[in-house]
Amino acid sequence: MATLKEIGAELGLSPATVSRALNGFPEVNKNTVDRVREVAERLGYRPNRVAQRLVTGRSGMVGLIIKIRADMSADQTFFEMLTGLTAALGAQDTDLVLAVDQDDDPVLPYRKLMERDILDGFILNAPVPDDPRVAFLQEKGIPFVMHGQTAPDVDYACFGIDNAAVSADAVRLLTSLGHKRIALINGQSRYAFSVDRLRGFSKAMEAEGLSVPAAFMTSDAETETHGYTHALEMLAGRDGPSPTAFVCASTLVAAGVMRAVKDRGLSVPGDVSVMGHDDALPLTQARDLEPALTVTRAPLRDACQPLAELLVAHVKGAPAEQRIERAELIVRASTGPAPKGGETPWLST
Amino acid sequence: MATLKEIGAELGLSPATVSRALNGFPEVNKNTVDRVREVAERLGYRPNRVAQRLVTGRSGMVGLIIKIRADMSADQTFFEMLTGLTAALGAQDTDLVLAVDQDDDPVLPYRKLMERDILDGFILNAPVPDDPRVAFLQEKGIPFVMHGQTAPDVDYACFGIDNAAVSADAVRLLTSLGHKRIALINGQSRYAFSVDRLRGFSKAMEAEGLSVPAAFMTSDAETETHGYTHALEMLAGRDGPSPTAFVCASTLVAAGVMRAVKDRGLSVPGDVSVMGHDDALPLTQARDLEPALTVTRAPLRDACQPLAELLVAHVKGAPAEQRIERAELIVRASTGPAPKGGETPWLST
DNA sequence: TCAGACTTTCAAATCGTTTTAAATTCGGTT
DNA sequence: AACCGAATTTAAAACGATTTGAAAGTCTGA
Repeated sequence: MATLKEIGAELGLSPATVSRALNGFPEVNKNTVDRVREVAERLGYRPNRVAQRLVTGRSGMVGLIIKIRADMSADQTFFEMLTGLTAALGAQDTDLVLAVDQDDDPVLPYRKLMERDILDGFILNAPVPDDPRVAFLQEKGIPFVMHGQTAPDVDYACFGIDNAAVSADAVRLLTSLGHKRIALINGQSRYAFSVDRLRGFSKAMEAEGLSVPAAFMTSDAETETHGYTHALEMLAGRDGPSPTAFVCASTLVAAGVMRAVKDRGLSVPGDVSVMGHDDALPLTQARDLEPALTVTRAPLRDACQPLAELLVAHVKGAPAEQRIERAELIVRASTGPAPKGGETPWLST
Repeated sequence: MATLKEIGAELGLSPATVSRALNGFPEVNKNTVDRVREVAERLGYRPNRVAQRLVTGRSGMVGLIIKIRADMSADQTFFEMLTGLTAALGAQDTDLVLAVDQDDDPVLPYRKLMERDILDGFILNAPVPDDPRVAFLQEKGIPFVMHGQTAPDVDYACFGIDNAAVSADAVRLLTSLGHKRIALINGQSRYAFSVDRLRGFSKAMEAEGLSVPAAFMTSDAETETHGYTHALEMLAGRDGPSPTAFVCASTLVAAGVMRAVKDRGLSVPGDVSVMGHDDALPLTQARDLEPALTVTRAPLRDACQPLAELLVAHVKGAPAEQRIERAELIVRASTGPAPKGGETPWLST
């Protein structure tokens, strides 16, 4: 493996100049730069990352700790993020080190990995309100970037979508179609994104002068089955007039809801409108549902690049930056005007 | 972060002596070792791995490339291996770098990762016959360890179980119980382990003077559904007399088979015996099936430690070692004597 | 007492890069 | 001819560990 010294020897230059030439420093003679480039190319030079890391004090590795849940429902999500993150980090000359969280203490794996003293920072996901990991890492001064955020305003690096806006957008679309009774089938309530979605939903409904009984707002793991079960229950009419529209946590949940609607002998969107949020997972395409699903869309994959950039920049000393984007609203065939008889709102409780 | 120099300064020793003392070199005064240890402890010394790596020329990182399949059926397996490997490698001061294979070319991700010049070696899994990855890595002289093996005799480092023996053991148990018509519901035929299991199965049956029509030996992804579907078909009697026993690729497949047996109005093990191979995945416990499943057992988790050891040793210069172990045979409630009418073997084709 | 052997410690080199501070070259002025 | 400043380049230090070769110091036995 060629080194700076060898390239220098070949040209009668010092390693220092070669280093500068290759790193694009302005004070190097243009002619020299070309010659150095040529020789480096010919010798197949690759900088020794270990040596670079020794001198810069950074390790070039960031950690991702995955929590293995009993339900394993997060698999698709996990693989999608893993794929995107390794690619995006690789472009920044950074490697992803994985560890598995098998403990009860959410902070322990982070502590363990830091003790091994090889990581520059972490990528966190699935934030919960008052996330203990944030407190721990901030206290220790360890850089990290969060996918999502624990609260509307935070002071750490994060990237995500505006989850309150996600459900607010959905509500506005549905109310503009005349819907008054809109149900929410949300994700697990322990996660911050669910809290945000619920908040956005409630506020938007309130702004429209509408209210939603508790029975029509549920929280559960984002599976097809849960979508089906909850929707079936809500459409039974036991808790009051049935919803004419559903806002769902994910495409998968929406699929379950649509199945329930059909099993009740109703049609989408004739009798009931259904919306989902689309993370654009390759195996669960919103447009492939029948009818094609109207969604707020924010591909999970799109988050990987910004997450990698934000973290690497932060590790290199840049201030923690928050980037919250707005999910796209894509109207397809699963939403339509409220049906006859859908004009009656639920009574405010 | 404390360094060797700082510890040395504290004690009036040179970094060299401190290094030796901490690394247990014999030529250091016992008294000195104790004092060094004490100070190192007090200052919370951790060796700078990057510096270590620079001087030893090794990076201390090995790669695992995961292939994302459309069926995603390997999830549980993947998480189990990931958990075990990170732990086992961590004990050897080695980190696991993950990459995702999204390409058609099975070799490309290995080449890419080597070009980044940060890895000491690889852990490979899911070997196929004449695995192109093996050819590539051997040609480049890159150390690796294979979980399993591409053929009965290989010259690269590997750890796994004797898969031919797995089905041979199953066959011998079942024939000793009087079974003559034994079906095989195997894993996907493209994998070497399936090839080995089939070979062991065929040989053992042959040794007993029994033959199996092709219709009673299937290969498919290891899911509950596939087990169910294939068993249901085999029990329909369209292809000749039904099997009285099933040898299944996994616990999950066996669960499907048992469901099919029951749906056919038969009982396990009264009418039909069922065996599986148990990787001891936490969510799919063979003993929790009803009836408890007789299995050959080789916990996936147990492979992680040897794999880590073999690879790290190999990276450090040890010769490639092959370790093939025998799976344990655990007889539970799903196997019993062949039923009346089970004495007739299939006709040799 | 002193050579020789053994034990223990140290200075310095090394790994390959980045970076600081200093040196060199060169053309242009005065 | 001497000097200045800009443009390039270099020497050397630094990062923190390991390792080589040598140098102390200690002990043994004659």
